[in-house]
Amino acid sequence: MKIVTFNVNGVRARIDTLIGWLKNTNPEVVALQEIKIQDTDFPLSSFENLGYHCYLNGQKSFNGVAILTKEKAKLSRKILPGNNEDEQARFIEVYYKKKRFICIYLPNGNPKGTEKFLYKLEWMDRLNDYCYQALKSEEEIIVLGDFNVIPQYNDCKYPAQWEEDALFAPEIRAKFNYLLNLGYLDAIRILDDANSMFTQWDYRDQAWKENNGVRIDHILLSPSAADKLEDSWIETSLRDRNKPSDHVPVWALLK
DNA sequence: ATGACGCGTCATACGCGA
Repeated sequence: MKIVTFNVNGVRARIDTLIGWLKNTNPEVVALQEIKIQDTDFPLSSFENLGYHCYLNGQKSFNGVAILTKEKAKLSRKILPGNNEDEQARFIEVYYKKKRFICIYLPNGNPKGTEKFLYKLEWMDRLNDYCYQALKSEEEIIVLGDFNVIPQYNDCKYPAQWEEDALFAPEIRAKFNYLLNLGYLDAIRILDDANSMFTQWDYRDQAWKENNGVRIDHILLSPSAADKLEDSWIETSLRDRNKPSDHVPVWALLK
């Protein structure tokens, strides 16, 4: 089963790229982030014409996540438990072929020392609780999306540039590591622990040209899902297209 | 010197992203 996560930075702005890319690559499960659109305006038919079932948690202007599946899935939730006041569309979960897919768009959190940073901390605590509880089921769980976390020094080109950033803050990385310590496997890092492999390059300052990127889009696998991992890769070439997202797709092949 | 970030919005400046 070929699965992928992709922060598209606006589904309307990326629609032509997305359709061509899906035709070429034919993933079975697609997790999208930052669709930046409300459900009623989502270009549903474009994806249905390719044979996808669409499960949406959209929002006007900002955020918004979706999961597309080749066969029908079961939508299980759109709300990350723990905060009834949270109205940002950053979470969607479906069951598909006995696997549980959790698509997230984790808050950015910048700048540090603000409500945004506190919101990120709180959101990560809720995610960690949720992923801890989920493990007890021994299901095959795939948590994938834009985590807005640079896990290690070699997940960015210039660590010194990120020292004060919410993507690399020690307390943020610690909360990400909590998931790894629970037994979730970083599907990309496990296959290559040495090289820098980035998933996002800023539009500004020639970041792509200079390969000044960060690895912040992740696929985490519960132990039983990790047993099924056959391959993983980052589709860097998409960053070279016309009108690219600032992120690129991250893939995993599961039995 | 060149060209200088992109998306969405009750736009034509601004919030937001990373």
